[in-house]
Amino acid sequence: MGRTPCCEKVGLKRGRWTAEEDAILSDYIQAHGEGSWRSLPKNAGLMRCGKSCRLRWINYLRSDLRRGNISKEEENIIAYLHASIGNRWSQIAAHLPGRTDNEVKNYWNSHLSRKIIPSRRPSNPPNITILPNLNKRKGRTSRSAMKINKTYRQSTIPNPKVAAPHQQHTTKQTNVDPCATSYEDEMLSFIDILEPEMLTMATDGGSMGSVANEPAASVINEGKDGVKAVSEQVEVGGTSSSNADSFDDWNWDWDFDVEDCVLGLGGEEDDTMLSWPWESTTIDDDDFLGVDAWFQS
DNA sequence: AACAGGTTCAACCGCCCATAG
DNA sequence: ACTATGGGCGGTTGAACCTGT
Repeated sequence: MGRTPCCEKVGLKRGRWTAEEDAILSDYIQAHGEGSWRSLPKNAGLMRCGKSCRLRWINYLRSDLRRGNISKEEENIIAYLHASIGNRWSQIAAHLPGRTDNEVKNYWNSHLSRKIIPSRRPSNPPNITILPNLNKRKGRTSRSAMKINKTYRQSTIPNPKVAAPHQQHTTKQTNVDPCATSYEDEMLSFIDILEPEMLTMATDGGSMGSVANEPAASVINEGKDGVKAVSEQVEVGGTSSSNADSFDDWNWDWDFDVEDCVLGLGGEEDDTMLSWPWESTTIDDDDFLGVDAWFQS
């Protein structure tokens, strides 16, 4: 029944890794590949816990890691995503090639968190709909999920001094308000810079001209095991500020699903959606539109 | 130069879900 | 169906480093 223990933790070395240990670990993984962390220390001849080996490899030794200072662009992405999804460092790091969750977390704690000006936080955060999390996700899901609202209300308002990442990927002039004080403002700004044709594509088959400007109900559904799942749905419809290319004539009814990093129309789960522009998305449905390529163009 | 206080970040801790048994 | 473990996650710690006096 079950498996044998991960490690006995007796007689194992702890603390900083030496260059020699790094070399042993790197050589072993390059020869045998990742995985089987429990047996790795013994096989490689390391007096370390398997977990420690895994951490060392993932956070430091991997060849695809991007060492060095966090760039301004990366910083903006971190700030923006943190404002959206909170302390979900692995997901944030997934948007930053070569960066680890640990690195992102450290950078936030030591640099970015101080830039969030408490006085700029909105007094009335957007209504948030918390739905069951359909995504497979390991880790401390439930505990994290329960912190979502708390996190958002405490510290996740986009830094008004930090431009949204999409601003760095496009030369389009936008009406992004540098002093935006609400989550809705940020999303409206994002909506405003979307290409008209992209919106047209996105709305094919979607609900056009849907009812907007209705107060979004705040709903909290208990997910599996009574744990609040982490999808947030923020209704930002109908009030989009305009620029020359925006859709003043439409009554957009936008839903933003933070969990899936998608922007949706009409409030229906299966309605058309747009991905985060900086997210690599496999388009497997005509109703979905990856836009990262557009921003890179 | 010496010290104190602040900052950074690698590493550890403990929790959680998926899954082997 | 149930238990124990592997792997992954966010939170925390503390040594090393930095900065000001």
